[in-house]
Amino acid sequence: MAQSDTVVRILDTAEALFAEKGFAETSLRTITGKAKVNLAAVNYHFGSKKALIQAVFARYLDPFCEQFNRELDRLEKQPGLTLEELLTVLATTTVSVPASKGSLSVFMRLLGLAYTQAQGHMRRYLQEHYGKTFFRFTNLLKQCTSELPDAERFWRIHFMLGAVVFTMSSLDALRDIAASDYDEKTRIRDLVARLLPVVTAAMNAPVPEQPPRLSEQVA
Amino acid sequence: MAQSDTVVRILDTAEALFAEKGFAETSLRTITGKAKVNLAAVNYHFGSKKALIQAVFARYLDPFCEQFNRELDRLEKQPGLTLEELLTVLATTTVSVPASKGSLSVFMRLLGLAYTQAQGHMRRYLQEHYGKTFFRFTNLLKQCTSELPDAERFWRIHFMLGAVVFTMSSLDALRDIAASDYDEKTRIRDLVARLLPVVTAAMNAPVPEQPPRLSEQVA
DNA sequence: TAATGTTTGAAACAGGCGTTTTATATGGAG
DNA sequence: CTCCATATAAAACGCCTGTTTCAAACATTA
Repeated sequence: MAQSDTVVRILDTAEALFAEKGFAETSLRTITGKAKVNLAAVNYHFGSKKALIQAVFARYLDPFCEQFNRELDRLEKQPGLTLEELLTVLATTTVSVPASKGSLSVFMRLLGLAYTQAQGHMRRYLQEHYGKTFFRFTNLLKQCTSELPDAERFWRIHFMLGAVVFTMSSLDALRDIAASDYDEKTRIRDLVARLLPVVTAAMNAPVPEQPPRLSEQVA
Repeated sequence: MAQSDTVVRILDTAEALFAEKGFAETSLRTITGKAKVNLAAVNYHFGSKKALIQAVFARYLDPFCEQFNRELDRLEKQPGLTLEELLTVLATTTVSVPASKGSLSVFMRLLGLAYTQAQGHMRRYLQEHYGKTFFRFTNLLKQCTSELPDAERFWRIHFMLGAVVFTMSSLDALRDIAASDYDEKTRIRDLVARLLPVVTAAMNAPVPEQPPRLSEQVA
């Protein structure tokens, strides 16, 4: 067998370690040690550590975008698309696609890391490779929330993106607290279901009359 | 003058660099070089890099918590406290307190970093030092949203925490986009004002009848 | 002024990092 | 079988990291 399972073993191990400790905090020696492959294998198969990080993301995002683009094809033809429908499609696609590979929570954590840390190459990579799909989505979202001023919608999208990524990315820690306090075994699907009404309500929140200024509200 | 401005110079520089590049990505040599102090000064004055990171946070959080605890004293005596009032107090305290020091956006970015990366010592530190204040706040929040099941409120708190921290922490990048697309010069105060109705609506979103499960919603 | 405790400065330390190199296997094609 | 491209292995490279050391400078108190 040419191209043995070395590549897959590296990807699996790197993915887990990145999610657990972050990118900079995870060394190639730790990865290759745990994956039981030679240290040089990463540079041989991927070229560099940066490229390995991108490969870890691509393994998740490529199948997701493929599927999500198909859904978008359908939705773009649908005339009376509602916000709930659009968000539900996004949620179900997110939940259903990566079931074959590792867990969704791992990927969400990676996404959160990519957003906050390593703002350089990773953000550029995500923008270049998946920006078009994101643009199609926001276009539909605009259609569903036509009463919203563009700037307001822009910020709300990022509020909700934050809610999702942030919660998911610290899911493990939060799940422990929730389990001990409310003896609830929250699976990621349950969390997505909890998010849906919240995000919908947030997007539909009343818009302040004029460019808001906090000091005026208190006076 | 004993205890010259070396400590302050280190804190200022470290704060800015941490916010810009992250904790692991910022070396003591970069900090001390830019601050024009000796390399050994960090270990002399703070003990270690970890302690320096915590000191950067403490400089923001200690005054904030002091002020916020005073507000909580007042609110806990107030009988008919509403969600809007509670959130407004939180928002105004957040905005008003750190005005003397560096900018609020820097601190928000630090908070986002602390939450996602360096999950070990930093999370423990924040919990130990500021957990009590956070607990007082959540207690009032429970009082304001009494119709919400505990578990639901728990998750919604973290959704909203995510929305705030996440947006603030990537504010610089987002502000550039917003400025070019909607020629809007968003200050952090405006953003907080935008957040208020969104967070309120999100907390008040309808609660699914039973422990939600996404698959059932689609079927 | 002399002595003392505190702060700086310059250099070195030990160790980890990503990456490269060189050599050795491995496995299928001519 | 021989050849050749591909893959693994072990070692070394140069660099950068946080931390420590020790002497010099400083400010403070007696």
